[in-house]
Amino acid sequence: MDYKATLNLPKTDFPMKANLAQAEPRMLAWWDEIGIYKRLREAAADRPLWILHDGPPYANGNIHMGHVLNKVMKDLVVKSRGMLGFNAVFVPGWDCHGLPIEHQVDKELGLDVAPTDVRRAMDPLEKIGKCRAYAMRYVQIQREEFKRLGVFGDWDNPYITMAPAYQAVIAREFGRFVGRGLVYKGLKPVHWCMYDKTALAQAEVEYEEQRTTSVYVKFPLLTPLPGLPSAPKPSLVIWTTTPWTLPANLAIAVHPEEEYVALDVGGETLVVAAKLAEAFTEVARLTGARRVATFPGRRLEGLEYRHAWIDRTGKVAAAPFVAMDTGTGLVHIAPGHGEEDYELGRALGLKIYNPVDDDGRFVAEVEHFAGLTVWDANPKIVAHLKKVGALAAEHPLTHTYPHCWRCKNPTLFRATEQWFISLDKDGLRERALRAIRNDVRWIPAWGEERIFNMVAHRPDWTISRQRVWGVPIVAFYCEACEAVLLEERIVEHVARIFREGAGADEWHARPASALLPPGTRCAKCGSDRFRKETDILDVWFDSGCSHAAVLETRPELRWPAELYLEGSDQHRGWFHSSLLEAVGTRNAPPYKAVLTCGFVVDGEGRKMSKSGDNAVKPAESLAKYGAEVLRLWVAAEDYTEDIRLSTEIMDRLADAYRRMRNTFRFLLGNLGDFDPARDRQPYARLDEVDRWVLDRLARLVDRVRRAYEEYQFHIVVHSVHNFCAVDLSAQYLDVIKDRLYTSAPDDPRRRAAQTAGYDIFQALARLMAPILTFTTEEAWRYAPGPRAESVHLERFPEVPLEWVDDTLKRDWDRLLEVRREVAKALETARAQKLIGSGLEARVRVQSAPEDLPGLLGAKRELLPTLFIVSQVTLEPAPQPARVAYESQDIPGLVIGVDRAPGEKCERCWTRSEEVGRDPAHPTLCGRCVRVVTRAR
RNA sequence: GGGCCUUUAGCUCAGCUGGCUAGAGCGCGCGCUUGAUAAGCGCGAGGUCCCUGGUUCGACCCCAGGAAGGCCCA
Repeated sequence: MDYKATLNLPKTDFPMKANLAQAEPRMLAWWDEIGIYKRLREAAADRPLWILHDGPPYANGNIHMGHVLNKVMKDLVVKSRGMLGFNAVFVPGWDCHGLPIEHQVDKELGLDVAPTDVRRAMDPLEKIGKCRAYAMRYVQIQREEFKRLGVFGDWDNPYITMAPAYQAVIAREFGRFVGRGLVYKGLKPVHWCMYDKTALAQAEVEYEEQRTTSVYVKFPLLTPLPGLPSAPKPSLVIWTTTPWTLPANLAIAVHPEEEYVALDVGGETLVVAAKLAEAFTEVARLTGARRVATFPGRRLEGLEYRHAWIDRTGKVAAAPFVAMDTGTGLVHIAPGHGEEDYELGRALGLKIYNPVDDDGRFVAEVEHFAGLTVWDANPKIVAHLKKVGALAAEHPLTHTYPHCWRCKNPTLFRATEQWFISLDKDGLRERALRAIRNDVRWIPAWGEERIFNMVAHRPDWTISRQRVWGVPIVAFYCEACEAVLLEERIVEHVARIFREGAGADEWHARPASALLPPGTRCAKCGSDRFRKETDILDVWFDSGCSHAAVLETRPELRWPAELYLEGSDQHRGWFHSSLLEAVGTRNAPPYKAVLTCGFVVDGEGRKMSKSGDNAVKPAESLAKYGAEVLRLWVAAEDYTEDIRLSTEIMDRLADAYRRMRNTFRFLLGNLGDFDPARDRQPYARLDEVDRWVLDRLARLVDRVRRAYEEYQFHIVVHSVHNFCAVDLSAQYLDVIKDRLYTSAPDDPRRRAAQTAGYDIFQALARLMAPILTFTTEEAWRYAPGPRAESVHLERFPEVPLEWVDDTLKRDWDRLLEVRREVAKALETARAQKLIGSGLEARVRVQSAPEDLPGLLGAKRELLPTLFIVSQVTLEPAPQPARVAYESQDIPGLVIGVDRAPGEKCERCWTRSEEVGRDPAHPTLCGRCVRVVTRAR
């Protein structure tokens, strides 16, 4: 007869092959159908609120792997907090204003050609409309891409920074800074294109090779050198590659810690840095130069000099940024023409002097060169230096120099009027630093040091941009006397107009008079005619306001957020701007904790280039592996360092995925006839191996829950995968197959194994639900017993205390060590062709050290199933065996292997001497005979 | 050039406050099984713990210097 039909073999419709690329969209449609996000909110309505506030991605372009990492990590946090028992709300958002979008629109409109002034080229409202449409298109595109990853959130109601209400908050928040007296207008050097007549943002600058003449210039000292009162004609020698900045020289910087020398070059004394003196004398062909003195840079500080040809004096200042790699170690400082020059100039109280106009020409007050462009003036300045005897040397040089990305011409660094938020006027910097130290948890901890140093050393916040696509700086100018009108009350008034109307569009749609409160007059001259500011706010200010525009305004949210989570670049970006904004206006940080991750890099640890030669495209990975394996990738990697991505990594993860999926499948296959309400066995009635696996499961649940609490997702993946591969597949499940398959269906011992299997499935499905969002949901549908409609509506498992059994664990750790040794002994027998399957063997423990005789004796009944052999004997005195294996790892343990006596039972494949005894079932062992006859 | 960080088997990760013959899983090789089968089981081979010095009885771990890589500045 067909005994195979009397077995309980696994049976389930849960497919082995995932077919993720097809299955995932179906699952997404179902979640949409049941409104999973809404259902989750309802289910969690009375739990404690927990908010991860989404940092808005820029609404431009399709998503890349960085976005995948970002949103999936957030989803892991949100889903796991939900299953830990919180009401974890997630409102996604988008950053919509700013240069990249405006540029795209300019391109489409043909405005990106020099020399077009993009601010005046067309009606701002028309252009804004196009920018808005462009941003909206990408909000839609990215929204679908994010949803495809299985990220849950309020996708129907995201926040977007270009919404009128959001724009109104931006304006209002700006007003609060105004009210605290932190906003001021000043000069600051920016990249300037003299052909396009526009300021350039950092992103609009391209660095290209340029050939220039670098010059060594002497600036005569007016104060004698320290210790050298009679040195003849002392001069400081500076080096520059941009002679045109020399008319704006207001100081000379030295490094306070470096050594400087005075060189006697015959009738003249020149001061340069000691380290660079040799190189200098060579270039200047000063063969007879003699060192007459040495002094540290700080002794030069305060010395007075006269400009090389202009009737003006300056002083030597100490600055740590002075480098000793090129030049003379004395740096020419023009506060109107350089970033560091500007910072130093401000620190010294110097004028931010810029004698170059919008066209790149020197203004009238610059003698000899007025009216010339800086490029035309360059050689003339060199000639003039030569003429007045100030040129110590010149030599041609090729270096990288910033160029305009539109017209490809070299740019100037030139001081222009900008708006700032002061960091020190109201102690903003100090308060922010205190908040960083005291009020925020930084994960990993080094984030604190990083952002602290940034805030401690950053200059004032330049908040103005000379662009169109953004929220205006709400300031006015008196048409009669040019006085600035900037008051919180007025900004607040305008913000209200924004909120009640069409947002920031109102700024352009209305004349100044329709934006100002009625009766507004200039405080200086009494005029009632005003002009609007044309600058807009930095987009970092926009997103920095999200805590106010989103957390404070949406009823389902709360201020501050539990967590902000972004890449480590956001210490300079969103974490930073949000902190300054909130501390500046509310005196507290907008987040309780900040979690940062590294960047996606390739298999060699190198950055993913934008050009795409090593960049992996999400769409391609999705098609090949499915979102699920990408999610597994995000979870499995340790995000505190850079996150590698390569084909091998994805292939390995796909392997891990299959292993976990198959574990689910096997569990489900053996639960097909199990009804927990009817068949569940009490803990005390379980087999010892069942109790062992529940002990393992209990420890797993504990470790995984703690890992989720600490955002250690890679520990979750490793622990669960290891549990599936080792504890379950190689050990527990292999061992219980015999019991599951060969027992009578309702044998209590079979039900006991199913009870454990049921609990294991329940635990694993829930524990992995945040990561394997699709697969656990799919498997969930095949699970027996009562359950929520979606696995995501469940909580993480909590295990009974009785499952943890330290004594059992200790015994089994040891038993499993012996099991490994038995496997080696069997392998030896197999190599000698004595056996094939382990069930063909009889294992004889011929000698055992220490604790083993007692332990093995106590467990002798379960040893054959544990070792998956047909017979195990414990022998006080060694009997000869076909194979005798001496253990290396357990010294003194000797294991003999023989063919097991008797015949192979046709039904359970165990060899037994009982086979043949029952005439009705001559090919069955006694155990199977009993099962088969009772089944009749 | 500066700030912050990373570097342990082919891959992903463990290695607590210095005390192991440096571990796990996957992959790879070889076998077994054919009742988890485009599955399952076993065994095995893989490591100058980035490098160089130092501290120490003893360093993957502490200190100094360096290399490679990443983020942010300049």
